[in-house]
Amino acid sequence: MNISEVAIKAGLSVKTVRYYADIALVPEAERSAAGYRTYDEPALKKLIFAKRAREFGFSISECQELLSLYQDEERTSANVKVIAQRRLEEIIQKQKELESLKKELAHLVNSCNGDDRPNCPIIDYLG
Amino acid sequence: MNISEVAIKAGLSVKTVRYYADIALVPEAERSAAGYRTYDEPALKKLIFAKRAREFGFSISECQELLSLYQDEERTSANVKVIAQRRLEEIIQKQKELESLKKELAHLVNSCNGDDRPNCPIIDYLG
DNA sequence: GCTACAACTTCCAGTAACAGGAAGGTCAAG
DNA sequence: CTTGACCTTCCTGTTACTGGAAGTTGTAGC
Repeated sequence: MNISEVAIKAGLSVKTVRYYADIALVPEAERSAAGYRTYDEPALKKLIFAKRAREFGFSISECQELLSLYQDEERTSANVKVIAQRRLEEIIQKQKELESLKKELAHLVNSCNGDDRPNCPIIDYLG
Repeated sequence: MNISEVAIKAGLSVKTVRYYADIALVPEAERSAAGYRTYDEPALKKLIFAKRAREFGFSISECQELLSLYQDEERTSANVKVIAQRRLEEIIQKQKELESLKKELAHLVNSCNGDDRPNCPIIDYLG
């Protein structure tokens, strides 16, 4: 597979596939005689793994940890769980922040007339 | 006021105060004979406004719009409301994404034994 | 007056995770 | 043999700052 094919199959952009090798998230691809990157199934699988992990919001370095656990036959599920749980906590924390922001902002938006007069509780609140 | 005083009062870092002037979010501060930035109450108020708006998650350019509405006696609350509502929608959208992520991840975490064996539904799911 | 030392200045680099684009080489079809 | 799609590397830009170097100024104490 050339890079564009593997990118499509992994659901990533060509740029991102190159980037992931640049930062060593995945190993550098093999090259054809002309210097084109070529990919096999295991390489594709790693890209798919990275893609999914990123979708969960894991940082690149967390993806690195997860990928190495993925490839480690001797891994312990405890190690994996710790990383995932940490991410889960982050998500929950973020949800709390957003919920409180939403309440405050919704309140302001609701109390704003939204007409052609300058008086505005949103501006008042911020100022 | 010198920069560190205004920064403390606005709840920003000195770096951030300088940055906001660099990018023209707020006007450049007056200078003392020696070149030190000096701030008066109106300058402080703009910084506080910017701080609060940023806390709501408005982007710098949105803060710029809001700040100019803040200073515009002829503003209409409709214009303000549009910006705030847009941000509110973003927050709600983000909440939906996080909620679905959380459910999925929580499910995986719960079904992972977290012991010393390699078998792991989290890894299975990602791979 | 001198010496610390804190606070100020500008400028440059780095962060996260890519995306965009230029300049140039390669491959397959017609 | 040309065209156009695809590939390469390299450099810049994005967002909203933060860190740090190198040099200047203000102030307190002796």
